[in-house]
Formats: sequence, C-alpha cells, structure tokens
Amino acid sequence: MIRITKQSDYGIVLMSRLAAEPEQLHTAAALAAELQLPAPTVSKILKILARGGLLESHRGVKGGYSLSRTPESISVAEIIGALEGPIAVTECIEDGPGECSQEPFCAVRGNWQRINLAIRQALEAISLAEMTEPLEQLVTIGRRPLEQPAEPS
Amino acid sequence: MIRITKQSDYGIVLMSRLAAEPEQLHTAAALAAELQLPAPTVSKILKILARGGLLESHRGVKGGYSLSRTPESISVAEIIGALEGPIAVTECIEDGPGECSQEPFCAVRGNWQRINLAIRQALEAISLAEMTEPLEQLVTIGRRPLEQPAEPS
DNA sequence: GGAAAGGGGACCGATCAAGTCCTATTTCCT
DNA sequence: AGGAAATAGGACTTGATCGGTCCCCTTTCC
Repeated sequence: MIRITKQSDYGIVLMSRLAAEPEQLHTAAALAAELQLPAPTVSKILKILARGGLLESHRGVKGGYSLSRTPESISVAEIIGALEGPIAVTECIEDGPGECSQEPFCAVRGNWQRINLAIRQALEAISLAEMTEPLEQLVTIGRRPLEQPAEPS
Repeated sequence: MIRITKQSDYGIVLMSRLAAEPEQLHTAAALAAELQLPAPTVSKILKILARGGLLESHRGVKGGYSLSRTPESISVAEIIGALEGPIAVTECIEDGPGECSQEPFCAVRGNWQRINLAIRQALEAISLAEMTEPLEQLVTIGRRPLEQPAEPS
C-alpha cells in the first residue's frame, strides 16, 4: 500500500510542531500531551530523531528538544530516513547493489531503482517549512487524539 | 520504510514480463516457473490484476493472461492501485476527508496529502513500457529465484 | 542531593502480509 | 461427450514486524 509507518507519521507531526517554535525547548511529555500521542512512543521517536541529528537534545531538568536546523533545510525525506533507514521501496534495493545474488538476472531491478528515486526525490522536495505552513493557525487548538479506548459503560 | 508489498513487487515483475510479449497469452504456471516465483501467489496476483482490468484473462485449456492495454498506457501507479487499493501513505488519508474524526484539528493532514500526491504523481509518471526497457536483453535468461529452500542433504 | 529530563534497550502483543489450499467454472481437444 | 487444463474466488495459517510499554542509567538544574 506504499504505507508509511506510524513512527514516521508521528515523527513528522512532532517535527512540524517543533518547527512552529524553533527556538524553544519542548519536552517529550509536553509534546505527547499536546498532540495527544502516547508518551513513551513520542519519547522514543524524539530520541531517534535526535540521534539522527535532526533534533538537538538537552538533558536534565529544563531539558527538552529543539530543531537542529531551520525548518526550510529539513526535508520530509530526511525525517523518514532518520526514523526508518534509507528509503527503499523493495527488499532488493534496500541493501544496495550486490546484495541480491540474482541481481544480474533480475529483469526489473534497475527500473525499481527508477521508482525508488522518483519517490525519494518527491519526498526530498518537501521541506518541513512547507509542512508547517498551515500550522500557525491550527496549532493552538491542534489535537490529534488517540483512538477512543472503548469506554467502559 | 515506505515499503511496497511483495504483491506489488511481484505484480510489476509479472506485468513487465507480459509487456515483453503483449500479444501472447501466458499461463500463471508458466510465468511462475520462468520468474521463479511461488505459483499460487502468482496465480492470486494475476487474478487480482485481471479483476482490476489491467489484464485480459482467457479461461480453459490454452487460456492465460495478456495485457488489456498497451504497456505505454499502463502506469506503475495503476498496478499498485489495483493490487493494494488507492495509494494512501497514512491512515487518515486512506478513506478520504471526513473519516478521521479529528481532521479539523489535525495540524498536518493537508500536508500529508501533499506528500501523498507527490508520490502518486511520481508513480503515475512511470509507465510499464519504461519498466520493460532493459527487459528485451535480459528476459531470455531472466530469473528471479526464490530464496533457496534448505536442500535436504 | 533530589527531581526532572533525556539515552538506550529489552520486551510483548496484535495486526497483517505472504503464501497455501480447496472447490467451482470455463474452455479446448480428442 | 468427457476429460484435461486453465482461470475464479475464496478460506485459512503462519510468521514477521509495527506499535507500544517498561525499565534502568546518565545528565542537569535548583
């Protein structure tokens, strides 16, 4: 289904939120509460993004996260790449040339790379700044609630 | 990981093979043998593609499948679409506007659609004919073997 | 020195893709 | 006419992996 994982989905939501106030530090807990996302998952995602160099982390009390670069210079492709490794649409592309032992015989591999490249370029062309464009007006009331847990009656 | 399913992977390989001889009928079994793909799975995928209108099927002895249109007029996006439903990168996009109950508050939904659109356009721009370009020289020896089953010693 | 934050994993459960199998139904050939 | 060979359309199983939780450590501020 050409589906992105929720990690990437959340990651982009989180990055977008941080991009709205690039100077400010945000704690994982605060972001989770504001965006109504599960706190441990948010924490995990932020750690990965920090490790990937997209976020600056500050430990200790009064710590938190902030963007390490300007929203304009961060692409959606980078966020997804940090969270899920290099963008690879099929297995045989994932590990680069040489991994698939039958590569010289595979009729379409080169063309899969064409597809892969097209998608990557599409994602590289979208910056975080673009993602946040409508954010200004929405973020103050912005919520992205969890699925309603079945309410005990 | 922006991963495509194997169904789509195989589907494109199969369509590419059929595109190499658009006039000719190919049985599911023959395609599976030639491309070294699991026969029941190939059969299943071909059925879906036929139902989706991308393949003509002919029943009975001497039956088989052939492309219903020219390779130039079939896009990769169509193949994936037939096999996996409309291209939707995230859940909240899948069912169109209105499905996500919190949509009016979701800060980034509109921009996810931008991403989705970019990917779809990239896939629509690649035709099956392009996928087969290097096929001519390779298809006669073309094999795409299964993982080796552990050989009984 | 304690509280609050991030760092780094191990771990579990549920979902879903991948593949198999079975039973029609259609069509060709003898 | 009848059997063989092909597609049509499912139900089913299993195995990977995504999503999520939890725990312990380190760092930093007050």
